[in-house]
Amino acid sequence: MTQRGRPRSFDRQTALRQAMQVFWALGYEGATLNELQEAMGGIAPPSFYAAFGSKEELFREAVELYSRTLGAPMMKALEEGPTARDSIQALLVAAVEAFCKPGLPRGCFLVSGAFNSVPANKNVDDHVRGLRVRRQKAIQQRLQRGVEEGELPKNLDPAATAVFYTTVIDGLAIQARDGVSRKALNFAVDCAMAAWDPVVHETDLRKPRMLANRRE
Amino acid sequence: MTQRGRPRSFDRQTALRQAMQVFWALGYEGATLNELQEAMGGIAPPSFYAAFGSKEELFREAVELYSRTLGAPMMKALEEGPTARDSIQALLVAAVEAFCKPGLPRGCFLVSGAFNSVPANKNVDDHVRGLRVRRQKAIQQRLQRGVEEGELPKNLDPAATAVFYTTVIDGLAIQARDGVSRKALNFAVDCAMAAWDPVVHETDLRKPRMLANRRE
DNA sequence: GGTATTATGTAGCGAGCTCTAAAGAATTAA
DNA sequence: TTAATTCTTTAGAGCTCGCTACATAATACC
Repeated sequence: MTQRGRPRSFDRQTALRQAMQVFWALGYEGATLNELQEAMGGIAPPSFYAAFGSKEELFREAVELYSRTLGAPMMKALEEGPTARDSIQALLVAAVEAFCKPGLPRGCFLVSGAFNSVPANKNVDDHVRGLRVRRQKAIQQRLQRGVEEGELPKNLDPAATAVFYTTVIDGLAIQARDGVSRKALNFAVDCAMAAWDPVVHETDLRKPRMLANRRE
Repeated sequence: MTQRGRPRSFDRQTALRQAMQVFWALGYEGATLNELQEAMGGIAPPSFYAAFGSKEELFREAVELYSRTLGAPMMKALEEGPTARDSIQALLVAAVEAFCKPGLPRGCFLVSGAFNSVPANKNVDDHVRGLRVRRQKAIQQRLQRGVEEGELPKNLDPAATAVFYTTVIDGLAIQARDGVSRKALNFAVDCAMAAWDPVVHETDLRKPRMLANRRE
């Protein structure tokens, strides 16, 4: 059973990739349908809506595409490192890599794409915030694994430590967006990793036990 | 010569404070004139424009108010610390303080207020970006002073090191916005300061010399 | 009181936004 | 060839946005 009806005049995947870059560069609200349609090959509104449903659905697809492509190396680095330290370091290096890729917008889609949107777009905001939180939880779990495998001290607080490295990642996203050079960002990664030994082993950093609870 | 004409029915300073909080919480674009006027005591558009000129002018006044009040302790801490280390630490602590103040929006005005706005509001975006950069330059100058006073090694790179601590501040702003507890943020500050000694004294972190140049 | 001055209240303009209705064009199935 | 299906083109509806025109109300100066 082949495709019936008039064939589409543009490639859906290509159009989605273009849309992702527009969302990434301009944010959900900054990316108007005009600009999106322009970047997607000059398609007209009905074609757009027939193919993607709505601006919000397109954005969610773009987020997923970002995670599958640009975001994947970060998670891969985090999970496949031989030690917790290697994993975190590789994660940060991969983050700088993703945030500074030539030919793509600077910064992190999960920050630039939607942060502090208008109340009408709270759905979109919460969606990417959820993914930022998931990234933090992944770091936390990697640290937890390090504790369970005996690599890290039992009294290390994986949640609080994950907050620190998430802070660095989010900060790198903004710095990259603000135009800081890749070299300077990699130096910042080195700085963050220089904290590893004190953070992991110095006891006075871990007492009292700091839970990464929210809202006090 | 006293005030002629019909007197204003609202207090300008109070209205500005309210507006600052709306901008802080919702961002420049998220804060519609409706919401601003509502928060400013239910004033009508002509009163609004007579008093503040335009939405953008009001925003700039709000930014200045933020810097004068919430932002001042950060710069004060940075400049008045007896050592560079004390200054940076106090800056980070003051940042967490400002980003988590009860009764005020969470996060940093200079990040939440305008980041990745629509192209039409690029002016506003650039304005707060400029202030973020200025904050980074202030850190850089404090480190430079530490070098000149002999507290820090001569081969320390103030620009690159300032990028690291700016990264932490920007990251804290996002984390605070995402609801992370003040305790967890303070722990992240401890982590960042745990990197101080290695960053300042370990030579392999400083070779090759990393300039905080922009765009590669 | 009369007048100039300044603020307020009501109403609405023009622009831009997301999204849709209706008719025509290109393809497959019968 | 005809019908069914699917996309494209053109036009614009409905909404919200920042902002303003105009008449009215409240104050200070003379």
